Amino acid sequence: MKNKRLITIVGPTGAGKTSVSIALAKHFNTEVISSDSRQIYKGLTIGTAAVTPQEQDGIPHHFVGTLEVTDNFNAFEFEKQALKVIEESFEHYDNLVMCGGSMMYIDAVCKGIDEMPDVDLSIRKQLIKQQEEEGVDALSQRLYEIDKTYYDAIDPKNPARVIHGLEVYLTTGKPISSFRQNTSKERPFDIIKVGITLPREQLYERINLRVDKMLEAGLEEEARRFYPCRECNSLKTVGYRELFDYFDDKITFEEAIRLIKRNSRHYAKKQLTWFRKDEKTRWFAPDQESEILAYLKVEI
RNA sequence: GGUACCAUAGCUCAGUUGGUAGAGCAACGGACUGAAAAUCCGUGUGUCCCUGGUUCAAAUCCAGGUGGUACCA
Repeated sequence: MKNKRLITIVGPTGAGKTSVSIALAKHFNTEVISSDSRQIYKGLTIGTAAVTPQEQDGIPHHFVGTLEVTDNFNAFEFEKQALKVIEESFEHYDNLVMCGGSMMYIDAVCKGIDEMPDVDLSIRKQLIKQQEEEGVDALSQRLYEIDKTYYDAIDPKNPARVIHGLEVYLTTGKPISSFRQNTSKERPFDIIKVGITLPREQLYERINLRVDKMLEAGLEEEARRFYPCRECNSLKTVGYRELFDYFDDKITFEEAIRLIKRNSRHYAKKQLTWFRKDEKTRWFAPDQESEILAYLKVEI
């Protein structure tokens, strides 16, 4: 039997992954799995440039607008749910398209991540507070005493990772390193990675322009609607947090716009750094549809 | 055309009595397995407009040139 293929489209934000994914899904007469950690939330449509029903053009999309912004979600959860959908879909299709820029979500599906215990979020909250008051060094020191293996593996100046180590220990009584296997899981399907990008200058221009378009489309109003949930993880997102600062009178509107553009560019750059590491990714410009199809070895 | 002022990083500019230069913004590189659009770490990237002069030594002083700005004609 012929191998099933997960055609995985990666690349920086604003490069044009969405339209490529839909063209490919149409070509293969299949569906799209979104690997975007923000488009998965209901209502964050303008600010995340979520694929619209018009753009979808009848192609079924999974994991777009399916969660409430108050929901907690993570890469491991995504791995589980996405694999289930992928498995079911492969009963009907030979090819599936996965498209999105969330680096760790993509890796979770392609390589898997270790299962870890659920953490007590009140413990996390407490640790965050402590970090803000005492600084990260105090927490790093504690982590060092509890779990030297993990301490050596991470950047002790990075509060998110230090806190994560501590919260797992405080929740389970076991060091986080005992849960970390760091092994790659094999998948029962082929994964083929297609990168979509543009020359840096063009990419940045498109990103800046897209922010202007988002504003015209009502980003400010959308952000205002979610202001009450500004502490939710789902809203710790470029485009919203800057506007929240504006709503809080911390910065001017113009400054917020400037920062949204800059932070989007930084995000794109960070994505490129991550995606570049995977040598199996074959890179294309968003308009190279026929080249992409040729690469996927099909008749044009 | 005349006078004055200016010319330094991608941009805006700082640079003391001469000792080959540094801030902000922007940019660039990297890490990252249960927050990942998160969270961190790192990097000055320069023909100091050009040519000549003075000097041990010029971004700095002098002359000329070029370009720009303002005002006067």
